Amino acid sequence: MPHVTLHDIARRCNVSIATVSAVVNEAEWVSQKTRSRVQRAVAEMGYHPNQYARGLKQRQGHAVGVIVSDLTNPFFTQIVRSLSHALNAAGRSLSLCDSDHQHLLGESNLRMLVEGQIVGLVIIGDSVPEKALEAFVRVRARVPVISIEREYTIPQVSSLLVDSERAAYAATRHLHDRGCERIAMITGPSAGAGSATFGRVQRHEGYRRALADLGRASDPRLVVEGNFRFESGRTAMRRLLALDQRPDAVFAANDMMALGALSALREAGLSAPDDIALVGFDNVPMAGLIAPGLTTMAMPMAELGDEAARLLETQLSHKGGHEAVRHVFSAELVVRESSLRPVGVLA
Amino acid sequence: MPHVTLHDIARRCNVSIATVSAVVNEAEWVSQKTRSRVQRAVAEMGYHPNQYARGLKQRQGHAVGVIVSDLTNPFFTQIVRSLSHALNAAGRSLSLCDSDHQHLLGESNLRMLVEGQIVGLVIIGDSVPEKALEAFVRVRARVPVISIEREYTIPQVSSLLVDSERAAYAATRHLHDRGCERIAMITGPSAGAGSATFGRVQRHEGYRRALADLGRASDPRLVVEGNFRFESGRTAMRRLLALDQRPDAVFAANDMMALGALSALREAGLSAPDDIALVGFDNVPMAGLIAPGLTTMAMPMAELGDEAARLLETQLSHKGGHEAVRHVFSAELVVRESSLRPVGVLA
DNA sequence: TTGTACGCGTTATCAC
DNA sequence: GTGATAACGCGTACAA
Repeated sequence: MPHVTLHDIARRCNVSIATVSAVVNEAEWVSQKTRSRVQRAVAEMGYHPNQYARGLKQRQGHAVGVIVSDLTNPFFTQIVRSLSHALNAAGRSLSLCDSDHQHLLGESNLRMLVEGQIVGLVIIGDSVPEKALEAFVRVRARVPVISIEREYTIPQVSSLLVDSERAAYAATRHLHDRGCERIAMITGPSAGAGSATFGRVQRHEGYRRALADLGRASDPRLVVEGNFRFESGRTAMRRLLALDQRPDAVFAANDMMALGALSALREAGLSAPDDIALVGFDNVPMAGLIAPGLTTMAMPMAELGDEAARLLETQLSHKGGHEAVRHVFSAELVVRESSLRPVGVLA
Repeated sequence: MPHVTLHDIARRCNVSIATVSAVVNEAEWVSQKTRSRVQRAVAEMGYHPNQYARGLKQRQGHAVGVIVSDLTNPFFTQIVRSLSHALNAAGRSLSLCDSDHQHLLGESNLRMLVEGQIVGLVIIGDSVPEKALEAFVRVRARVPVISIEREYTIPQVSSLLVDSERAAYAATRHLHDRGCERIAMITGPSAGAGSATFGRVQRHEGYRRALADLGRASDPRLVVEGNFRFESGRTAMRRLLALDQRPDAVFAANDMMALGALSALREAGLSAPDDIALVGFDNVPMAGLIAPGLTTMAMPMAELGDEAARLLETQLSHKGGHEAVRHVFSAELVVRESSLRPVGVLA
């Protein structure tokens, strides 16, 4: 029995569709008797409201669009996961797009979501270029947009950020406290996908400020650019190892690059922390599973997802409201083996 | 200018909505002149067809539901990712649900997707109980359902599987060829979430058949049950290490458990492959990044996702067709360090 | 407390 | 080639 509609069950119960609709939407005014009669019919005939008709009528959808720049990066995965749970619990569905590090793809994702009549949009990482998002908020002014780990200059867009500057400062200090003298950094990309990420600049800044506070000139040769992916961390570390005076510590702007660096280290017959101390950023699950355990700055991933969902509902309930929010979380240092330098061994 | 509709641009161009609709849907019969005029207006006013109205009219949605049992498991993530790309390329959106290893949640996900009027359903892993899915296909008989790595007895449901029996056989043989005498196995769960997974039984079977072919009695104490998650692999390995006669090789039914086992190994001051050779299953990206690299059976994750998308379109195009498909892929042995036993050292 | 009738934005079927 | 117009299934004034 395909396509059971309001009419079908109205006829079955000898009531009007208005009554049925009221029962389904839990309106107060239906008598207890008719209510239960209708409810039984609904269950028996397997009726489900047609979301398309509903969405058409209410000029509002039920799906939240989520664009993520790389789903295989565990950092993003964790966020998507907590988003999925929170959203589903709120009765919404999650329209997922993986932009695969490509702005072009992110743009087309956005176009698709526009047509899909999403009720809210969450952008994770550097997936959508500023211009494209600007066009979106022009067309869909009422749709709340929340950006995680990237900040837009568009006033309607809320952002959920992490204070990476302070965290990077802490990471660098930690390496110094462990007795490291030549602390290198593998940064995020200065151009292309990922470059607009909030943490990218911030992490570099925190590193610089820490070195400055410690009275160290920051040696430009010790700063190598990566692109947040494993392979680039490996390449960067190879370059650092080729220096005539190689570093005794490396701070990578994210865990994936730190893991790449670790692999280059092993490839060269060296090890962390004995030869080079290593600190990452994100605290992806893998960081605690490898040997040596990766010291890293723990990003509050679940919180980011939960807060995004919460914020969405808030903005959705304030019918008229465009009050964009800027919320800054903080990251905590998690010390594992990769930075546990035997103290007193150094020059 | 919110909510640009067919009417708006029809009025602007002094044509009827029918004409505009025809242009948008690339019908043949519109004159070149009006066509371009309309197209320009569409672009200028930023018109997008309302998918809800479209869905209502055509009695068909644009979203494909995807239920995955654990998005943080990289094996599943990879599949979702390739699905996302394929689906988006086909102009469809992906409604994601993470069932978090809980059938109950999977069921409610399913209910939500039913109401969301999805046009197809992909189930990855052991997320949805048989009964719930049966109810689904009854209500939504025209919706193609594709199950990955789990088989249902429901005739309308297609399945994409991997021949884990053969793969497990190969893995076990590999360990034997490397000179291992006491080959233990960490299996998937015999009850609860994950137990209905296709590979769960198969992998155990392959292991048993290999031992039998080698003329070994399979020692029941060497078979420990896990639940496919990291922690259970760790626990299982601890139990194996506590045996009076401990194994010299362990075959884990998936990589996450193998990694857990590895961690227990280290915890005990032992190492792979020197003390115990280790083989996993899946070939998650992490397997190649850790030290020692994890020998494992490589699952064709991208192929699974792509094939699911392709199959979906096929089934969708055959308007009347319920021809469920059963497609079996194969997994390939990837040898890394964790099983590279120094030959000739053994009893 | 319940029923009637209209409109949401599209597509599809006809007349013109 | 083009334009009216009727559905699609639902929510909701408003009437009863």
